[in-house]
Amino acid sequence: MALIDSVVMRGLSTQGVLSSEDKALLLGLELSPRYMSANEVLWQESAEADLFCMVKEGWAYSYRNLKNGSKQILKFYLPGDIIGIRDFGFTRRLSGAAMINKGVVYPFSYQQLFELFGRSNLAVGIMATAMRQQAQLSERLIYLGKYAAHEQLAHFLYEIFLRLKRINAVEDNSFLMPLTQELISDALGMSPVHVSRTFSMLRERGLVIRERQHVMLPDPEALARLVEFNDSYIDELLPPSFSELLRASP
Amino acid sequence: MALIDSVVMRGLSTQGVLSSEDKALLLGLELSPRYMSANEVLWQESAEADLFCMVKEGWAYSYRNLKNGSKQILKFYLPGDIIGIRDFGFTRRLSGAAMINKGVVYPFSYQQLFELFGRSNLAVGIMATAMRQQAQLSERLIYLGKYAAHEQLAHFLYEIFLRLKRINAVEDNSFLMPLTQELISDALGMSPVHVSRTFSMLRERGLVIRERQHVMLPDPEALARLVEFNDSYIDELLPPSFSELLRASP
DNA sequence: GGCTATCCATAACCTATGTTAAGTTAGCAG
DNA sequence: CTGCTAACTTAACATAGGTTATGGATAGCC
Repeated sequence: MALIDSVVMRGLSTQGVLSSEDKALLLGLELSPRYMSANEVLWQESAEADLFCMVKEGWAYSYRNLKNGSKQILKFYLPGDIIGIRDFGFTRRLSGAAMINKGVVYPFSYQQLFELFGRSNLAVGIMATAMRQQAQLSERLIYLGKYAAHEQLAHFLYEIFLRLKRINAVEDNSFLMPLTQELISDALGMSPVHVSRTFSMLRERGLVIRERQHVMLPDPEALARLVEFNDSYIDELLPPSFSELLRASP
Repeated sequence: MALIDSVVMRGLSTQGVLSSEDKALLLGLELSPRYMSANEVLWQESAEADLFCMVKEGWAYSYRNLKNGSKQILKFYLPGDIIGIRDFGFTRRLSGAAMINKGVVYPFSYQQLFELFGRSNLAVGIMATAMRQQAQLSERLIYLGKYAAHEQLAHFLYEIFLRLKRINAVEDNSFLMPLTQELISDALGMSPVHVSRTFSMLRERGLVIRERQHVMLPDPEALARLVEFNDSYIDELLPPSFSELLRASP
């Protein structure tokens, strides 16, 4: 079993894009099988992220346990899929992963991927950027699935708050948000009317003050607690291990 | 303005991971500003995908217009964010993108990214794999947001059907799906009871026959029409242009 | 064979959110 | 200033989907 069995690699291969060295690299990866039983956990949420798994047999899924006791499944993985790309560029797993039925997976390390990437630290950076975007998307998915409107909106506002803070666009817990309630409703998948209702509710609770485009969060921490915000996915730094791995690459 | 202003690159840079050549490459990218007015469209859904945009000033968003007349916003972009990574590895845009207020963006081409990636065709492949995953996530987000339960479930089943077909795990429009209704409910963000109700409804309409783990779609096309399935995001081939770009790389 | 635990179907009832509509406010053009 | 429009608020009503509960079917196990 080689990484080249994964679907996109197969595409690259059949289109003649991969050089013979490329193919040799992929085929020589020495992937060794790991036999999994049904329901066996590949990794837990927040575990250290240091490897991928290519699914050879069986189905798996990635998931997040939610504070309200339920869980949100992010994706089902079928044979040929790669689990764990989502966490590339993060120190810890953003979601857990487990088998559904019994099967076989081929783990390979981030280290091995670095080697494939060769000299291109830039490629790693671009990739990490892309994965950050995916992480934000996943978080939204989670909130769309199982949380009430006021939690969704609170989460949305707090995320914007953090992202703006990173670029120094927040002052005194206030920022400019050039969005109409209609745009917000299209993003959160709720009706414009309900966005308004929900803003009113958050205002009454003293969590959000909004005057047209000016938004103020009097107590951002309270808002974060309300949604149990896990800000690791916004985090801008790459894992410390990356520095070593990158310098170690040929 | 250089790509290095993008957040992750800044991280890589401050951690000393980027070599001086890397930095020179990034700084020398000759990004030229494009001044955008409010509501100006960067690209339409299904347009040819050949460039990214780094946002310098203003807010933007990516979106999909839905058959029911509404639209789903996938993401808001703030200054420093890169728009269009999502479509890397696809021939056409999976979502449109537009400015919210006026601003400035720096476009750069996939070609330029290829050069950054250097010799590593493999890196391109891995990246494309990751972007395919993100695309699947986006599709689910869209369905979670604005569609009724029976449309969500139909979409879910049809996606599984296509993915299994690619790996030859479908025979006579039947396949094995080792999922309980509870797992499906955790994926779709609805209650297990409603998953059952919805299966019953699809069965009555003659669209899905399900006997424990055995699923049959008597008329897959009818199901696809019901959800207006756009299968380009499942497509396994990379754009033809990739072959040329990759071979052209130094 | 019978026992037990899952998984699933259906029903009755409840609630969050959608829909429609009417009214208020702020900004902007003339 | 006057009037117009877009953005927002609030209210009244409708409904999709959540919740709780019950019973039936199937698979595994002794």
